[in-house]
Amino acid sequence: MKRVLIVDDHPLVRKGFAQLIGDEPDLEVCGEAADEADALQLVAASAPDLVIIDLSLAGGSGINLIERIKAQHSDVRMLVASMHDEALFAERVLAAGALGYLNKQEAPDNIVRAIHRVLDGKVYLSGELTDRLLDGLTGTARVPGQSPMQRLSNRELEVFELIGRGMTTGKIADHLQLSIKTIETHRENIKKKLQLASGQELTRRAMHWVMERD
Amino acid sequence: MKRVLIVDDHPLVRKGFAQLIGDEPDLEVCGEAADEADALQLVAASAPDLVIIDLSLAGGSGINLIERIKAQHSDVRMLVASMHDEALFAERVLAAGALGYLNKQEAPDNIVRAIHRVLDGKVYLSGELTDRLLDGLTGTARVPGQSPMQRLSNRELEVFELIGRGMTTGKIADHLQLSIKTIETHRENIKKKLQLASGQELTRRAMHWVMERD
DNA sequence: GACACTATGGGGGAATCCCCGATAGGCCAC
DNA sequence: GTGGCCTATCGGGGATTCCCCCATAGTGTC
Repeated sequence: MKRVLIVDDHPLVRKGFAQLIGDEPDLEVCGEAADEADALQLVAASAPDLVIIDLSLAGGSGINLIERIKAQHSDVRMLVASMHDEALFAERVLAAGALGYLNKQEAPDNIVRAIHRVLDGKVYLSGELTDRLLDGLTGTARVPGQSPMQRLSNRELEVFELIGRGMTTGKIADHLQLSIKTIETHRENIKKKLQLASGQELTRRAMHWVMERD
Repeated sequence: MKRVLIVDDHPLVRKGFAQLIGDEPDLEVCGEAADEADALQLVAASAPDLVIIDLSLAGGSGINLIERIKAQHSDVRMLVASMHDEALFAERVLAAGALGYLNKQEAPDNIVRAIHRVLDGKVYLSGELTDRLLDGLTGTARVPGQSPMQRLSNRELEVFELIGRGMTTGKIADHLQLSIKTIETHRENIKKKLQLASGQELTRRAMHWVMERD
């Protein structure tokens, strides 16, 4: 009988998880938490096998919680449930110590499968995200241990930051005294390295990155 | 025995609602829908007393669904459940024909109370929101003192959110079954109302809003 | 009825995105 | 020391989007 702790600030979602888990013969809910403080306390108190963590917790990013649980209880498996854009968070979540990234929109069957996979110590990622991350891993295989961001050259990082600050291609070209075409090429190369599908995604990622490092 | 239809694109949330309703002696779930089309069909087929509607439905703004149900089945009560900013949506939701606005973060007790109130034909609004709306009605109200975001029309708000989720103009047009030109016009009007200088800024603002509001 | 707002679109030129290149320098390996 | 590989810099060209005009129809409001 595996014990599961649910961390989510929506009572309804907790109820949903609880019922889903209760229906499984080999799983049981050992606790529920609505915020980071309660979660840490319950992890220590109830010694769960698995913690399901919502990313958008009020007061604490969720990722923070993952890191703290990982630091204090390295044997506890963690599965992240989110309704956010996967491409934006999945990597950070895995880097922080979680074993799975699950979208709440997914079917209950997939959720149960994700829980079992993570309990077995395996990684779970939903859908096409798997392919993208795997592609990224094979690409970086030559320089293992590096995050995709670290693969950016200095120039690319410079352009990336300016994108994140809201500059258009033309403005960046002007600012760096370069041809627009050069900036376009840098954009393309950044997109390749970060596994981004469109310019919109590049803008999103860049803005998000800039917001975090301020 | 009152019959309740649940419309939400998150299976987990539907499960949570279903259990909550199942625990009440005078309520029963008569159906679940994940999108607008299914919802309309089930309203016609199962003749529920109450429909619980999630605002952030994929494919349709939720407000649209409210209006269509109101037009076709004016006797059906509707309660909106959302995790969005209340101040921004509550008025729109009530104007569209729903009787209640409920935040998903609320305690299960409040959710049950809201369901019963709306079934009785009374208005339910969560917490301090009530006071604010009442102030608005009685007081000077009218239009001044509104935030720029509140000046957006329903359609514009819908487009704004899709921009924030990373959709391109073409994707949005396809998603809403509209011409690209229409989306472009909406973008321009949103920019005017929010006093944004460029499309980049619009993307930036929309993305920021989408991430900050839940 | 005059006026404002909303939703839906079109025209057209500028800017951009996105895929194809090219050139030149640096670095590293065999 | 030549043949890759990466980096940085540009170009062509078509597709797409941006950004300014505009029009129509419906819905309110005074």
